[in-house]
Amino acid sequence: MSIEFQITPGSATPIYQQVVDQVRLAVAAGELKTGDPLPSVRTLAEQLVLNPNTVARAFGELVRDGVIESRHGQGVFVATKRRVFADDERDRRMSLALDGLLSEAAALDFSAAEVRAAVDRRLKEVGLRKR
Amino acid sequence: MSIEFQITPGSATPIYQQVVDQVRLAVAAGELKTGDPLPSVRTLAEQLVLNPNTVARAFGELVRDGVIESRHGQGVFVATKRRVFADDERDRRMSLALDGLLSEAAALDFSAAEVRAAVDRRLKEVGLRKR
Amino acid sequence: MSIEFQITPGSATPIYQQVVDQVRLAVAAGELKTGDPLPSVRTLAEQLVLNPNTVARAFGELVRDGVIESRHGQGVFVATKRRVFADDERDRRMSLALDGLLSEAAALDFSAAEVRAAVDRRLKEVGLRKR
Amino acid sequence: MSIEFQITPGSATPIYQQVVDQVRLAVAAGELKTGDPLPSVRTLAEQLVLNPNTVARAFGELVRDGVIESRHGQGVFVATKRRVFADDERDRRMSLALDGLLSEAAALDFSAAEVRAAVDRRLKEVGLRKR
DNA sequence: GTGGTCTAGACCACT
DNA sequence: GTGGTCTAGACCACC
Repeated sequence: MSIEFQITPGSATPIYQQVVDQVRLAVAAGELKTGDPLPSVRTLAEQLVLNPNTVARAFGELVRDGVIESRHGQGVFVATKRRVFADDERDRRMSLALDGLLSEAAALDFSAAEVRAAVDRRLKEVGLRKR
Repeated sequence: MSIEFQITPGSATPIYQQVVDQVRLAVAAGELKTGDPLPSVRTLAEQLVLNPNTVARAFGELVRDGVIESRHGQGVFVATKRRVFADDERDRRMSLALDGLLSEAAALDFSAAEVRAAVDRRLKEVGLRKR
Repeated sequence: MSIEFQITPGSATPIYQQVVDQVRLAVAAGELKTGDPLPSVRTLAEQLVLNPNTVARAFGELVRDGVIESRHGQGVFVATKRRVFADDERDRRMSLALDGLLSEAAALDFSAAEVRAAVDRRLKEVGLRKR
Repeated sequence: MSIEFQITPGSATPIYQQVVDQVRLAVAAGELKTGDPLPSVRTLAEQLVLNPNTVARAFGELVRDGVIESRHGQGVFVATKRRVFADDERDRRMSLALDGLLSEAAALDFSAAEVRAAVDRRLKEVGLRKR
């Protein structure tokens, strides 16, 4: 299946990061499977009205994180899933991401219950790994 | 009405953050109403024996968040809009932040249960608003 | 101590990668220690006659790999060393890098003995971790 | 002499690259000598159960690099060897490639001994030119 | 056509 | 001043 991108310019989350996030979520949700092609850098840039460099940067980070593979002159494809980071680093990164979310939640005046509810709802939608 | 600041130097929360919090709380509690003037950066700095930069930083953050307005040549005032973000804007921003966390979690191969547990643990540590 | 960069433009190794390599080697060799500042993006760009974006990209990759930390508005500093990757990923990356070297060596018609000698010589110069 | 291909599908290294590498290494190791014939694109594709395009792509790259020659109506042969690069150019390129490996090794927290061992092991696997 | 690199120059936010 | 992001447009290599 393909993937529908939704970009919010001028947000606190940089555009390239929004692209990264949406690809990672689509892969996690099974909307994109190993070997599936992604739109080309230029196509996606045109579609989202972005500079190709911005899309290329997003794809570059995904490649470096082992989420996708790029075959020169051919295109970009979803890679086979692997565990990339050591346990310590994994915890550290999760903590950073978590603090980022909670900081934003506090700024938006979310209560703890609202945060839990939002996380639950979105988790059901994207359907991460079961165990 | 005016506002009484209570600053605790050497605390874990940075001083500028204490100022931000107290202004935000005073506005939320109705102690400061729309259009009320705040002390100028210089006078507040003198009053609290703080570096003017510290106060300026606090005010800057409040301006960025739409809590206060600075009117050129006049001073600083509580902003006209109370709820800074309309509900949809609030949801949109939370949604973006949430996807950032979940995409990181997916990349780190966290299960849904692990994410929930991590969120719960951190929520208990940081407190957040009760409801 | 500071660090002397040497850039070879028009090489097969991209310029930003050369910067990345030299920082990582300098850190490994102890020429750069935890907390040491690196030159600013703009300074280094001017010094090496590169576009600031190219330097920023190199620094960005080093940040993502946990080699350096950037403090907004303050500068870039050598991070505390940590083991970032899981064992599998560590082996995989080493294999890739190794095959890259040997492929280049084969293309340059190096014998096995020449490769070993070159590796030994350079290892002594940079002085990796002892054990 | 002929050559036995060993293809690992689903690996991080693309299949065509595996073919390229193995031909290059076989030539470097002397298993394939100047003038030796290679299997045709069609027969090799059948033998390895690959798409002919994949093999053609690999051969194309090898032709461009001057490792093999395709003689119209006859087949594909190991090219007559030539030293492509002057000695200093050779050293300069090798030095850059070497630094790439060692910087990656440093980032992965490999010790000098581990690097030597890894190089040795891989050198034995691939052979390379004897002297 | 594809991805990858680099330059130039702009704007933002933090110190 | 600092780093970070984005756009625009160029050039290269591979297919």
